[in-house]
Amino acid sequence: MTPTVEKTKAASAGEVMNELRARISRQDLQPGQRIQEVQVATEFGVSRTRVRDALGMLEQRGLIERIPNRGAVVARLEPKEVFEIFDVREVLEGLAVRLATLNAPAGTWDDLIETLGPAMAEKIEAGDIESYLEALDELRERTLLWADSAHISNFMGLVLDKARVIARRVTLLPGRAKEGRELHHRMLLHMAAGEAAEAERCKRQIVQTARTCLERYQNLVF
Amino acid sequence: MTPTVEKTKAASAGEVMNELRARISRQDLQPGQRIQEVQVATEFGVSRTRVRDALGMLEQRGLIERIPNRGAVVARLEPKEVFEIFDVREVLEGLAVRLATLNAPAGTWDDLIETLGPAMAEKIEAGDIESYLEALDELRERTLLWADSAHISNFMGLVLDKARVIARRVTLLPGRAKEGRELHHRMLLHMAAGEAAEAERCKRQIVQTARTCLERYQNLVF
DNA sequence: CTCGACAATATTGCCAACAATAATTCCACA
DNA sequence: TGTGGAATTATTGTTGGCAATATTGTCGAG
Repeated sequence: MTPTVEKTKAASAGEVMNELRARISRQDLQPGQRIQEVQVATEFGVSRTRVRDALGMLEQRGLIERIPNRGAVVARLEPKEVFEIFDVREVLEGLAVRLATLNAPAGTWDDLIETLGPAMAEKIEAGDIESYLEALDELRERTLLWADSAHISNFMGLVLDKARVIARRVTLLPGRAKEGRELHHRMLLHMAAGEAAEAERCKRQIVQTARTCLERYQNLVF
Repeated sequence: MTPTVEKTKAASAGEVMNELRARISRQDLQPGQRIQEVQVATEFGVSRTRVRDALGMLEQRGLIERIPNRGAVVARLEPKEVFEIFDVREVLEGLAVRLATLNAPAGTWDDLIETLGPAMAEKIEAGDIESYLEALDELRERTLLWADSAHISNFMGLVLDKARVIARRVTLLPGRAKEGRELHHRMLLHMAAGEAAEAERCKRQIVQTARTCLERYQNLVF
């Protein structure tokens, strides 16, 4: 191992990228905000080149825009884009659910069926949206795990970076959490029963209704 | 091409990336082959930094792998990956076809229906696969145009980089071109009739049958 | 007081040299 | 003659500085 002279391990370009990615997803960095290379470099204690690489990755992912000699700004999500993302999510998540249903062994979804059952309905009624969102994250993660497709995971990662902030807002719209929980619960029952096509249809319906919900309250969100 | 020392406008990192991308798609650069930074830099007449940026983009797109202090090699497509890509293509292209059917004005597909009609069947019978592949490219391009979704185009671009070489080989398998033409022709008729759901189903069937075809002749391709 | 041109400043883009590391070669020795 | 290992070589990774360009501030004319 390295001798006692402990140099605090410098973050790699990927780590810097992930941190910035998380901040953008959390809207710690708001759309339109500038990202200055030297500022990030000093904060993370890395060279400007690393930051530059990280910004390049974020640009590829569509999370920032780079204007020549002007620098990087957090990408703004146009309404049109939001609906495009819903379309992609619909088919991709549907695919993931179908594959996961086919691949996962019996009992895989039991705890989630319990978690998203009547107990969660009461929590939602009581205004505890966070628990619900956490359960959805767990469900999504496990779905991707059992879908067992590096490419789907990759694409979903790209989509989710942009979709997460929207999904959160949609869930906060009146009645959406209640409706979403019911649909997810039904989907999970299909998944547990191994009915892949039905489960996929459910997932697509979930995204579609979320989209409809957003269309109705569009003015509230933007 | 002017090899003189004139101030020929140097290629940007994006242009270098696109050229390398095309070469990988065409298998001009074969899987496993090393890509040396200086070699590319001298060939394109750009600095190594530019090449480095381009390689970074290609890595993000999953077209190359970078091993620390060893350099970049063209990514190898594992059989498992190939089928993953078919799955993603199925739902994404299906989505694109559905949206394009809804958005495109009447008459948009007439020339393609003609092109992929009996005349093309005869060409295929005569072994002219290139014309068929070109027509498919045109169809795909126009579909993405009318799908009118930057995100779908983006994702399809990512998928196609990896899928193109496979699609080509599948088309060369015995009977596949004939079958594919018929299916595409039928799909186009649905698109022209504005039957979006039917067209989407057709497209998904096309990808599914291609996948089946590949499964059968797997040993021929790899 | 407002507007436009011009200088000052700050920030990104680019490059060349340097350091670090893996692959290769060559030689001593069993 | 085959093998272990050290020196050599080739290639990538990193850093700092310089050039190019947009933004900001300033001044003067109308």
